[in-house]
Amino acid sequence: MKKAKQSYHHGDLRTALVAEALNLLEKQDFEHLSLREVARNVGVSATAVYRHFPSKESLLKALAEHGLAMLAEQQKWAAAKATGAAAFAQTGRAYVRFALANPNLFRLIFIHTPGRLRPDVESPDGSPARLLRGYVAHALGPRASAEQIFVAAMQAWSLVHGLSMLILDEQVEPKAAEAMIDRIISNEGLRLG
Amino acid sequence: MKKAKQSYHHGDLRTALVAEALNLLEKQDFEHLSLREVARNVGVSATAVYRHFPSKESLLKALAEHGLAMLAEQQKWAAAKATGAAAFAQTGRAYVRFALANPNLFRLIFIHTPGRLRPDVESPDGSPARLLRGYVAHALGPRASAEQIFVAAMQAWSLVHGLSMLILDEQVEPKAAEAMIDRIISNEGLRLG
DNA sequence: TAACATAGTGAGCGATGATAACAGTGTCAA
DNA sequence: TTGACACTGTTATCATCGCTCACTATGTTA
Repeated sequence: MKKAKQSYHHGDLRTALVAEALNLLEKQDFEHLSLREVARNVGVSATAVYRHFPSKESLLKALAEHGLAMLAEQQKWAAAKATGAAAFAQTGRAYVRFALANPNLFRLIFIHTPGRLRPDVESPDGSPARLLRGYVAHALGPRASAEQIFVAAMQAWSLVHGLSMLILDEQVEPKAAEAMIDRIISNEGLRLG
Repeated sequence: MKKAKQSYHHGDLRTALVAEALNLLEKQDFEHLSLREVARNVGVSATAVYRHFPSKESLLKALAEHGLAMLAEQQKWAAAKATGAAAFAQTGRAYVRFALANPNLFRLIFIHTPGRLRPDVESPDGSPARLLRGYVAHALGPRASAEQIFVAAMQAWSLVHGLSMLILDEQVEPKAAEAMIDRIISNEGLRLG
């Protein structure tokens, strides 16, 4: 890492801006994240940001990318703690826990990265979408059609995503949330008609 | 409805502001909804809004309340088209369809009405939360514990909420969404471990 | 060392949410 | 009838925001 010194040129402003924005996201809603505040905290003029990001939107997009990578990494760690179906369930738990640990970043990801996780299209290796399809395909066995895999993947994803969102939106008591995760994911509930 | 005339006093400004805001929400993201634009469209000064709402936040909260009532109403209509478990499934479909038909309002509801739908607390009669608990309790039968009902309700809710959100966030192809609703809700997928 | 691309700066524009001071309007008691 | 007063609106103003413009400082390379 280059030393910033007290020079005119920052050295690695883009990285610093992303880092500071992520830092601010731990304390405040992404709707209240301002370019000027990020720049101020990094010690640079507000307009310097525009050398690295054409708009605020593009900064947010970069943050979402970063968050997505974090999520994928944590899911991989979680999966490594078990095998087979249990490993799959672990990725689900990791998903919800990531949302709870990084609420603002989690929301940001889904508002600013359209279509990146969809299980019906090609996704980069190691992405959450790729992991999801892999696990579902494995769980359903080799005779499952692509259609079946897609539906099952969407269902599993909907479940953990919905649970995450409802907890974040305080529709579930936070202290009841952790216990809820296991119950919901282990599918104790009823079948809908 | 009182006639507005060209008088100094509007007559029913609060209602007019809510109506115009809902109207704007059909075209634009709620993050980009501005008090000034609402006031402008209603033909009143920007600060007049503050006679009826202490802050922008409180206007948004009023919109969320309104949206929640709309959702409950549509779920009741949908439920009336069937009986038993089929009726329950209809409320799920109505939920997702409401989200798709009113994306901005739907998002607003969950960001600005913390805790209003939770199935673990008392909720007003006719509210979505009340409906949900009733249906789940009925589906599980009289021997189900409150705990079981709560978990099952959260699971069903997570599923439709997650599906709604993922479709809104364009993680599912919009034209594939409608077909997906039935498959997901009828629980064709796999069970998680 | 001169030329040039890169990465910063400050001034300023239009818009926003919000506050303060003020003005028009309706009601109701004296 | 009138006049005090609460209610509901207005104008002026503030700090902040995203963004553009013209400009300056720095690093690179011919």
